[in-house]
Amino acid sequence: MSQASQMLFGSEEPQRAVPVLVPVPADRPYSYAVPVGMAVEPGSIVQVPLGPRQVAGVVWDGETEVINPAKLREITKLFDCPPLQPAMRRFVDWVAAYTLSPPGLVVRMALRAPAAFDPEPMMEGFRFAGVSPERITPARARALELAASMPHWTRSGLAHAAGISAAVVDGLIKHGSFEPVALPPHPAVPLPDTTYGRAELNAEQISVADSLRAATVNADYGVTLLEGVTGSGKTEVYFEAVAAALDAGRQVLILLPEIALTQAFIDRFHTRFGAPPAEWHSDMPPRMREKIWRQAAEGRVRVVAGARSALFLPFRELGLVIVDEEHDPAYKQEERTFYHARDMAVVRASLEKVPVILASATPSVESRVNASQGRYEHLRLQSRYEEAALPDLSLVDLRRHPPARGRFVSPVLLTAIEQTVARGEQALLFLNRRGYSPLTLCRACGYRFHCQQCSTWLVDHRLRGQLSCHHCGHTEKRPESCPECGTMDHLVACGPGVERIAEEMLERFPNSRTVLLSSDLPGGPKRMRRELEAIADGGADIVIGTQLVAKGHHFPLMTLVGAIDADLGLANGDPRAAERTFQLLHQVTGRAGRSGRASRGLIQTWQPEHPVMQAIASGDEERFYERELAERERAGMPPFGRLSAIIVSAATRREAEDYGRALRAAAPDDGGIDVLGPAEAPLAVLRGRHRFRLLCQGSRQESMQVFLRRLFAAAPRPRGSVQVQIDVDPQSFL
DNA sequence: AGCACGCCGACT
DNA sequence: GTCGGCGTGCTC
Repeated sequence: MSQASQMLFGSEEPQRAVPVLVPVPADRPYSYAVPVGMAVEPGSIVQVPLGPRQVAGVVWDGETEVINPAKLREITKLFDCPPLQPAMRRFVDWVAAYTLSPPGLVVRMALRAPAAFDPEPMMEGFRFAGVSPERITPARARALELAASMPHWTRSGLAHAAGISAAVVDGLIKHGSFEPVALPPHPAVPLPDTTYGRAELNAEQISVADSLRAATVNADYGVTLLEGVTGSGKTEVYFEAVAAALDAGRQVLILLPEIALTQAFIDRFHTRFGAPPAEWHSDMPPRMREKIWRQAAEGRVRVVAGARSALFLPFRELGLVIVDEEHDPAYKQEERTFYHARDMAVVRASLEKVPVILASATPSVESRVNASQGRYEHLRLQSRYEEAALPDLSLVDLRRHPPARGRFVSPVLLTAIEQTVARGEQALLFLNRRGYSPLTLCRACGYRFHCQQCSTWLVDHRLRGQLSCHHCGHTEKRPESCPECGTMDHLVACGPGVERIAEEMLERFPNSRTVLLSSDLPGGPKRMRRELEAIADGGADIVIGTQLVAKGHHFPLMTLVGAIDADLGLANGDPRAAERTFQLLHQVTGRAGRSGRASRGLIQTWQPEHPVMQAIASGDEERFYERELAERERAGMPPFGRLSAIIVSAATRREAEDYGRALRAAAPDDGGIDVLGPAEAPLAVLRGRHRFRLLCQGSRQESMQVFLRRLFAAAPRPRGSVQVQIDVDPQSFL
């Protein structure tokens, strides 16, 4: 309340003040005065003055202490918008506490649709007034006949439906045959119809679908791990749980890794439910974003399929959460607020008291452990859909069958490619390395091209004529001479990237159609989609791709998959390296054999005895998971929790160092914490340095969270932005 | 996170 | 003599 109005009312009573969470890194809500006559409640979305600007915030729970009444400012406006539900507010608090980030920054993720807080404007429509105009034309007759069949119309809607021009409708409005009405805004997507395209499921699928449906109808928190090999119909099966939630009048959230948000998924959903789901991801048009946010809050949107940020949508009556490809590393957000969307989805489901389904062909080790310990229900789909058979997998020992000098494809694989192409089928060569070559060196002086900022090797991108750093994005022109000794034409590429494999295929099979797929190819997603469609239609013989070919695309003619350097990624020091490699190889070999024809997978490796290679070749996944667990146990890394990194970065380097000293003083002397300046921290994560194990003392069950809490209580966070990455399983804290 | 205030290099 | 780089501090 302003000074003037206080004098006007002459009141001695202090105004009512409420806590408001504003989207800044404050670790508690600020206090704002409630203007007389404004009815706010916890969850209300309000506009408040903050410094020089107006921001949207959320009225939070609890009482507020007004620290300095002179500073108290008034709420500017209460938005006409559904309040944030209690479960959602608890979720924000939970995520903030868990990630040790200020709640204000977490609530910001839930408010990322600025224009959505005001209601969408009503649309201008009209209805038939029962009066016919004096002059009737065929067009008018058609319009009037149609108009009477429905309660209301929009101008363009009627014109389109009647096959007449909008001018005819205008004329009828003018003559009073139609009277205007305000219509609710268009729905973002049509309502899904759960009876629309029921899939025909086999006996195994029906039994799994029944379990999922039962869990959904039960409408209480519970996690189900749905494990099904590629092509086993996982999606169709969990769609039955989606249908059950919709029939029960609840909303559904389907999380997908960003890359899997493809037209293919949308199409499958459309086929089952007669309408597409609402999409939610980072590069959506702002208008659509706002519409979906608003309609999710109002309950008008029933299903959202989205990337990890969809987790923060304000659903009104959430009934089911699905995390597809739950093992996918894209669920980890590693900037600003660090969180793992799969884990936070479990948390949200728990707070909303709804079931959650984690689906994958290759579950993460931690989910498998949760399942085996009985915290998750474990459902499996063992058989592949219809005639689709699993490919026949074998290892190619590169020591026994080495490629020719300066080449990277083994004679064994070359022969297989030749035979495949001769049969009119397709071969897929997978190599998870973009560019032409990961290292360029000078044969004259031994100089290695490296990034000035990161000291990592520069990757040769020959198609673009550039050397580029995959860590910081730095690029430079590919030089002719050595920058160290100046010698011309003595630069040599070491090791393969996909471009180099493509070159090798063009040389070896000049009459075959070779296609290169890589995320950095010119033309963007549109061109990529065209290429994928062309391949599916048989427009290529040999396809060479990075890990993007492992995800979700259906290539019916693909009967051979070759992994060029399957060991790549096993030796990079990542504690999850084996797991990641296993998942990637499993997925990419699953691309073959979906046509019912006999298919093969050949995996080139220098270490055929490695457990990952053995597991892939034998198909014995159980053994792999058991080994991986034992391995983590041996290394002192429990199956989940306490594994991984904590990266702390303060606003300035000096502050970071002061803070580091305080933290180390509070921590046991295992040196498990590293404190970095703001510029270094993200880079360090990327480079895979600074991965520390935090030794929690005591029992296995003692959580990292408890440890961190103690730590942070002992050394309060400095001002500025402190980022903490925690990579543990939140199950232990629910 | 924004945004303003404030103190040292290359320019109309 | 100024424009502007981003380091530092604040927002109820």
